[in-house]
Amino acid sequence: MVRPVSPWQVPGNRARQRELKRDAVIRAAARAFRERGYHHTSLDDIAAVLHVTKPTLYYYVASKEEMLFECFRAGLDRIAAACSQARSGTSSGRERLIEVVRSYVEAITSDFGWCMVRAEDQDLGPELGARIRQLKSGIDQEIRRLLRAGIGDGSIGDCDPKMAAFALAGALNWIPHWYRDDATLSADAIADRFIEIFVQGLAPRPEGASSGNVS
Amino acid sequence: MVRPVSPWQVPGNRARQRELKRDAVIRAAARAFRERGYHHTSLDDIAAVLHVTKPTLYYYVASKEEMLFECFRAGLDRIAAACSQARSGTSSGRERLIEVVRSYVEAITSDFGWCMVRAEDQDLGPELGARIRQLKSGIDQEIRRLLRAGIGDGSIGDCDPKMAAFALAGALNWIPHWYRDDATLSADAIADRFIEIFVQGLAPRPEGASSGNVS
Amino acid sequence: MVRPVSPWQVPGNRARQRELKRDAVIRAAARAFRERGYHHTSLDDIAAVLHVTKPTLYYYVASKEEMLFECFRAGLDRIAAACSQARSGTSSGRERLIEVVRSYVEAITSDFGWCMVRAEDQDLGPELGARIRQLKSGIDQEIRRLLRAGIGDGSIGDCDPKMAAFALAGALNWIPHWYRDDATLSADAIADRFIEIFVQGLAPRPEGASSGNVS
Amino acid sequence: MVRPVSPWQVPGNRARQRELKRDAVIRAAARAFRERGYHHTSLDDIAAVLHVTKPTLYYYVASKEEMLFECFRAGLDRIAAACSQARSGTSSGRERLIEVVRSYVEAITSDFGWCMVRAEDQDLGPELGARIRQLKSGIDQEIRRLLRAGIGDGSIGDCDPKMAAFALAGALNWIPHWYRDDATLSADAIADRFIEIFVQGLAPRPEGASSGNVS
DNA sequence: TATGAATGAGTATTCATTCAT
DNA sequence: GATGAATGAATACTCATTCAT
Repeated sequence: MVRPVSPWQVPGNRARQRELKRDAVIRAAARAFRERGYHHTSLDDIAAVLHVTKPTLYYYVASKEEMLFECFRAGLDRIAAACSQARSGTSSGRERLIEVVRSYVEAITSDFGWCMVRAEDQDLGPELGARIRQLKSGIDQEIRRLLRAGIGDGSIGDCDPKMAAFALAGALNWIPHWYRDDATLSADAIADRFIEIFVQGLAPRPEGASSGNVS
Repeated sequence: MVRPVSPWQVPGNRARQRELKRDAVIRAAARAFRERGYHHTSLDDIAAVLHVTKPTLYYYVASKEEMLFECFRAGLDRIAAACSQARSGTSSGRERLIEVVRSYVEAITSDFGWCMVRAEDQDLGPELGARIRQLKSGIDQEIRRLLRAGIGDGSIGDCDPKMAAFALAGALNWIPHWYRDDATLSADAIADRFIEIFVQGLAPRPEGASSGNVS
Repeated sequence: MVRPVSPWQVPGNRARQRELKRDAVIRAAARAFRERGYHHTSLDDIAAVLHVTKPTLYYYVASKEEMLFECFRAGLDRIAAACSQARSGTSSGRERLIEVVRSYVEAITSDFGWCMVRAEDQDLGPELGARIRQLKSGIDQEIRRLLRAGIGDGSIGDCDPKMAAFALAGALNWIPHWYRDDATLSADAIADRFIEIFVQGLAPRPEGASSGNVS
Repeated sequence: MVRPVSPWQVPGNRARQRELKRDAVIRAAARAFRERGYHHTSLDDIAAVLHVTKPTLYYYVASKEEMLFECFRAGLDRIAAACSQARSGTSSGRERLIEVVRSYVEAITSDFGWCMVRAEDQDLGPELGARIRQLKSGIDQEIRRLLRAGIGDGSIGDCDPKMAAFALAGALNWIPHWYRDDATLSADAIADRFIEIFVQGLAPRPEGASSGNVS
């Protein structure tokens, strides 16, 4: 599947073009940041990819900082959405947690995954930095909540929810580090493996134990 | 315990001073990088902490890049050492893996932890970058090897060693992200919790199952 | 009295609208220049005041430079008119000079006053810059001429006309610097005080002297 | 008399060189600002005059804004000094005022004269802008004070001190506008003429009146 | 050893201006 | 008449690095 890189080449419905173009700018930024890193990416780089000149970018985005922020958000929003959906779910804590993990992997393997985890929120000013930290914290809290719910309803064994959340989020957040160069698995496949590992643990299962049934 | 920040203030044995000072430079760099990020740290910042002028740093270090490299290495070497020790160990795969995890957590909560995981190897030139990637890869391979050993000797349940290694390393590597602001646990305590989570998994243990015994 | 800021809001006689709008553009520019300075005023600022977009301005004006030029001229023309009227006058040199001063103060306290004196003619290209310098020089020459006429007809004491013209013009041109923040006096009141000071001088008048009669 | 433009060419006493160089930077800035205007002067321009590269300027000065501020101050300080000296004087108000005028003209015909009056304090941030406005206001107040003193001791005729101060300062501040292209008179000569004009006024002196004696 | 001084290379940002619609 | 979109040119500022002393 070839995704057209630049909507500047394919004109069309004028009214919506603007929105599309802005998205293209953000996406191009996300890719460039992932490939070269935020600080090693100049606006000229991004503009070049889009076959546009640098000031044009400013027509769609206020600053480089805003680009980074939007990349952050594009990814985090998806996960946050999954979290809030999980909240209103009725199934067991474990099952709902597993759903969140699936969405998490989906989001983090996207173009924006890198930004979500590798970009320093130090690169954002206090304003935007705070908003990102808030989003991240919200996700963390929701994961802990699901863990506690699972412990409560018996679908998850006794554990320290805070540490478990850190371990789980860490494993997930680390995906962009190796996924870029080793994208042999689909997001879903990765999710399956991770769920298995985290649910069953590494210890050998006693014969006939069935609680490790994945979902 | 007050650690002297700068050896320039306490003269002594001339011969070894140099080595000490170089260490101080690296360590000061590590702290600054952790606090402000690599790109937001100027050599002036580091020099100021050491009560030294910028060109003096070059007497001990060839470049900013080298500082970063040394920070990387300071942390990775410790883990690599633990890995090679594990290799020559005789106990079960699981037990040896657990030992590696302990050393890992120890190393990653040090001043150099941040650099090991947050610094982009993109900030290193091809030369040094390659060496870092090699070190990291070696550690990854060793973890997979231990997992396979554990599966082989029955101390670890059936799992995908590659994904399990990714999950484990991810959880560990993520520690610096939250540890800085939430250093309420000792490295050993963190290691214990993580080991428990990864060994037993999150699924509720059937009554009387004992295989989750941590070490 | 509320002056409508933008004629774009009140349509009407098509033919003359254009002229009105052009004037509105110039006037809005003059105000913005006075408030923020020429270089700190962007065309967007001016457009925003008029509730119009930037390119629209170009429909009425060729360039930012032309705006400045027109502001210059709007003020200078008024003074030049007063000068040429003075030339054809028949009263004494002093009386005619005083009339010029009145018109001068009137003009310089207008919206365009700032531009007349604070705007750098360096901001105009050689073409327009030369025209402005010519206008200014003409005014200067006329003032000197009136001074010489006054000396000739005995209504003005012996003095260096060039320096006197510089002193007088300087005092007048400086008005915008303090008038903006201290507009407690009317233009006429300011003119009266200035005339008094320049005619009588600061030295104490001998008793009974009457030559200081202001107009 | 040729003033060496750049101390970079003539090394010497190391300790004081720095101070000299900083002064040279400020002075070069002042000249460039006078010739091309603040906004039309790039740091490259200034650096080129000094046969130095742009970053070198930053070794001596924090920003372009600071350059402007120092130019402002270099001139204003001289006048302020004359003012404070006048304050402690014992001669008549008129005589002390005349001394201030002499210093004023001296200062305003210097390289820094242009900055004192043509530079917009809008080009300075709120911090430095406020300090400049304060300096200017102090000078204005002192002139008014001298006028009132003169009126009190009978050396100056009855007049509105505020307006008289504005007129006098305006005439003086305007000097840079014409002095650059018409430097045929020395500062002292200009001062003499201005004093004569302001003291005696333009009205014809009655025969035998002697109060116009200049100092 | 250590430093004061200088620099080259790089980059985000602004803005007047143009043009197709 | 008016505008959305795009651009070229210009510029202040930062910083790792070097070198004479």
